[in-house]
Amino acid sequence: MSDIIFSQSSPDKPKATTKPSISSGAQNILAAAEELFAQQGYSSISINAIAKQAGVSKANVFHHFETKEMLYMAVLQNASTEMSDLIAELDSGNGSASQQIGHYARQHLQNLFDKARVTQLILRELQQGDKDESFQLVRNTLNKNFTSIVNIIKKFQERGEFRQDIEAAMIATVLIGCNLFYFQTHSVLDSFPELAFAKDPDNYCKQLTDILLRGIENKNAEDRGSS
Amino acid sequence: MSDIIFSQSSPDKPKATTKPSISSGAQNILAAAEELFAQQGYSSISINAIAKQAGVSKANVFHHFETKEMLYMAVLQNASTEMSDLIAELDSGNGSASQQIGHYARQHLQNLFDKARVTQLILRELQQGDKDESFQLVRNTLNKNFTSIVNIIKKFQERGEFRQDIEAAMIATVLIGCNLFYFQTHSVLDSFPELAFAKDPDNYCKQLTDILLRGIENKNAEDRGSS
DNA sequence: TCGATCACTGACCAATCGGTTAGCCTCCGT
DNA sequence: ACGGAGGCTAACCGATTGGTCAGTGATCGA
Repeated sequence: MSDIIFSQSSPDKPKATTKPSISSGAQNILAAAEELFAQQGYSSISINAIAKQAGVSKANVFHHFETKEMLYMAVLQNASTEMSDLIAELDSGNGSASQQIGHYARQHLQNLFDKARVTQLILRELQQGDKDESFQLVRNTLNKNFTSIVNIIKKFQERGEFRQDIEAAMIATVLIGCNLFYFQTHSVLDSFPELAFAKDPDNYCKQLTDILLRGIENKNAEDRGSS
Repeated sequence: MSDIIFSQSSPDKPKATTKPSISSGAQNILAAAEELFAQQGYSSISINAIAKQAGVSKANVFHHFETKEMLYMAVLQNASTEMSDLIAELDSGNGSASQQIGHYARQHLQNLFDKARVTQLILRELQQGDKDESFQLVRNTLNKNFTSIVNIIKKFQERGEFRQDIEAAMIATVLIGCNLFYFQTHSVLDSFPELAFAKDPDNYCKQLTDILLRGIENKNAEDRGSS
């Protein structure tokens, strides 16, 4: 119900990224598999379930994909590039450093929710990271995610707008980590009455940016020097 | 290899928490199930695998636990109380507000690594949160986690040491979120050469606390050339 | 128009799944 | 010494799993 808040920012634009090389039959299967794998995980989902969801026979699934695992890898590959494309499109606006970070954080979070299935798939892989090939995919996606934001931060560090005694990568970790954590737990957090921001990603993002930029320490109080 | 860094802080103390009411046979099965479920998830693990790991027959597993799902719930219940106990024991030391937050963050992170299997189980549940009963368990554990740290933060807010225009729950979210994210991705982050802190939780925690307290913005006005 | 290729299907397969049953063995109170 | 209870097992069950195979029908270049 309250999920409507998290829905698409831009409804649907005709994407040119859909590969025409893949038959529509295979596309249906991929889409069904993506949804189910994202919801339930690899081993909870049977080929039968995927076939049913795609409206085809089980044998047809194996006609397009050699094994269940290769289907999963194809889904993951799709998800990975989809996410990478989204990251590449991220812009941080052109306001002040503070505004740009805030803008970036909000856009990043919106991406996670817009592509919830993709995010879930990657999150799932992140959690075990034992498989060789899939690990590389997730690793690359996360790396792009990192590099994208690290570059922005470094720019501001060089300009002297951000502190230089903190690793840019550390700042990126905090931002991405918090956003992913919020994505993955907002439904649970939702059930804690105290957390106003659980239902309101805008509010969450605003406060996160505030903390990130200015810290939680009260600077007005005459603070005895730390350490 | 580098995992040794994350190992137990205090090797092993004779815990009184082990329930003597449960037979050792059932305990073995529980332990095996906990390990396997944490590593691979619910549906990837067969009762056969658990029985083999525990060194008993499959039928014996069903002798102690009615169904696979009830075994899983027992494992989750165990994990939940174990984590709750750990949270209850958390102290934030008795230094300055900054020191206490840093201390708490470090201890919290250490807990996650010390009880890695438990953490993984809870993280897994957090990710789907569809099951009724298990959802409640995870929700409670996370709630305790939150309340524990929120109280500390509120204390400092009332004392005027922390800003009061930020929700305490939001600060707690950042801290817990970052720690969980670090726990769950440090092995992936590890493969990014730039991230020095990926292998060094102490360093990570220090920087996180620094950001959390003081923010990343460069405030030129303040001199107090410390750090 | 032919024949080859293609997407697609129902029927089938061995293996494994969660779960049951009958019975063995050991311990323990009487 | 005995008998019941409980920990434990091998053998078994129907259902489902990932995967195969032979065949059907439509499409399309020659």
